Amino acid sequence: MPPTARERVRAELTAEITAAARRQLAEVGAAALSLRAVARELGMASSALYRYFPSRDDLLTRLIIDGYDALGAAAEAADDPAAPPRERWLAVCRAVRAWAREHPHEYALLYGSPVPGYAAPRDTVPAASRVGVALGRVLGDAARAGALPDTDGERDPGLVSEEAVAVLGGEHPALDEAVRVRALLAWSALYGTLSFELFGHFAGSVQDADRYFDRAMGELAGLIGL
Amino acid sequence: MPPTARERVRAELTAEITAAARRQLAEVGAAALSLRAVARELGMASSALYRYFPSRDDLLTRLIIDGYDALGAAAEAADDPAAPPRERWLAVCRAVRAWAREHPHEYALLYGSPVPGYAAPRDTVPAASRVGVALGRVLGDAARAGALPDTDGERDPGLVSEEAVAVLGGEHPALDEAVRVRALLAWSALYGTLSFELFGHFAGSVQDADRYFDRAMGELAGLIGL
DNA sequence: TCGATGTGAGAGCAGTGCTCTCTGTCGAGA
DNA sequence: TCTCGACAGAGAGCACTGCTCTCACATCGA
Repeated sequence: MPPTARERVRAELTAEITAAARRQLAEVGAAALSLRAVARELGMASSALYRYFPSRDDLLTRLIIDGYDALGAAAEAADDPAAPPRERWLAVCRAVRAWAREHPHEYALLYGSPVPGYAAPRDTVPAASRVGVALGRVLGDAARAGALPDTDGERDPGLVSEEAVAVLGGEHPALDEAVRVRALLAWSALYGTLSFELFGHFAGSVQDADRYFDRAMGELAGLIGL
Repeated sequence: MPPTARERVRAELTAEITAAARRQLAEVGAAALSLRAVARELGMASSALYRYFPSRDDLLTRLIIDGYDALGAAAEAADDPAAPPRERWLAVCRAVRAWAREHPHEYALLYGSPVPGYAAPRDTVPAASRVGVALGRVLGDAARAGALPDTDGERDPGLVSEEAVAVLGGEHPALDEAVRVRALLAWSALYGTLSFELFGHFAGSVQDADRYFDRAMGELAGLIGL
């Protein structure tokens, strides 16, 4: 059956709340996100918000999932399956960086310190893995196309879990443990680089952030074998 | 002249405050660190704390500097100048990880999302660079000992700043732009790996965190040429 | 000894997340 | 068509936060 009028207006208001919260998030950051301020912006009593989100943490969860989804969508959109693997890897990395620079507070919410007393619920996992899946697709396609150089078949099983294997390109002879570990390392290095840039840890070390990022991601591509 | 009795008791109480704050930090995290709770623990009025720290942010700054110093000291203590470069690199990385795992909240305070509305003052910079300096010493010693393989002398000046060059081993023919960029990348990759581990982003991907970390840091050492 | 300085306490302000109660409205079933 | 129950919003209130101000007291140097 179609949604009733009440359900429609409820969905609308829910969307308005998350939109206002996202706006506030971009302005003051997650830690300073205030339910009352959101209510003020919408011209309603703070207590009324609790009809839509049982707690501030639930509102944060909504924002986290939305953030992961937006970031994942940006990464997927930047991936051109027809391009050479190395270019695909660089394109996805650049897209992640572009999104992070456009939404620094959301990035911090996703990849910065966890909010104390708040544990991300299971619902966030699928959205959170989208970027990893996108990178894994590049890896898997490269392996299937024979674009990954043969390794010495190094074996060190038990380092990377089954789930990660599935994400990181699936089973393929060219994707041995060594390649997967490097891919995982490159993945976290991407976020290490971004965090350092956005959180100001490069301080004066890096002159031209754009060029440094491209060089760094190129090094990582080389490390994986792309 | 010797410190007066007043100065002595003042210094003592200041130390007690930071100790209580650090204890609270370890329990509830930076975002939930409450001045009033610290005061309660010390059995004094919250307003009295403001005689010692003009604001909560100043107390946080103190904790941040102390944290950087403790982390830096751990890194320096783990470095044995007589060991081979690769072992030195791994030892420092392991020490950083060990400290981070023992003080996750402090690590999050140092390398997680910046506290909104709070800009780290200049005073934190020297303490913050200690780990970088320790890693840079390993790199410089390796270069001077001829332990770094010759690169193709790739030149891409302007990527890494003068200050970073000074930290990353100083001037040496074996330390060209390529090596420095890789060192910087490895440095941020170390923190990317730690953040992923501590903030739970590896989720189910990594089975044995200890072994994975060693492998990953080994890959980074190889990337630099150690 | 006296005045300047440092110190702590208490009250109070504006803000927070959250709960509870009360009122009004809307819509589906009798 | 009427009624009753589910739902939505408002307001007051609780316990908490960082921070400021004033007031009383202790200490210490001239």
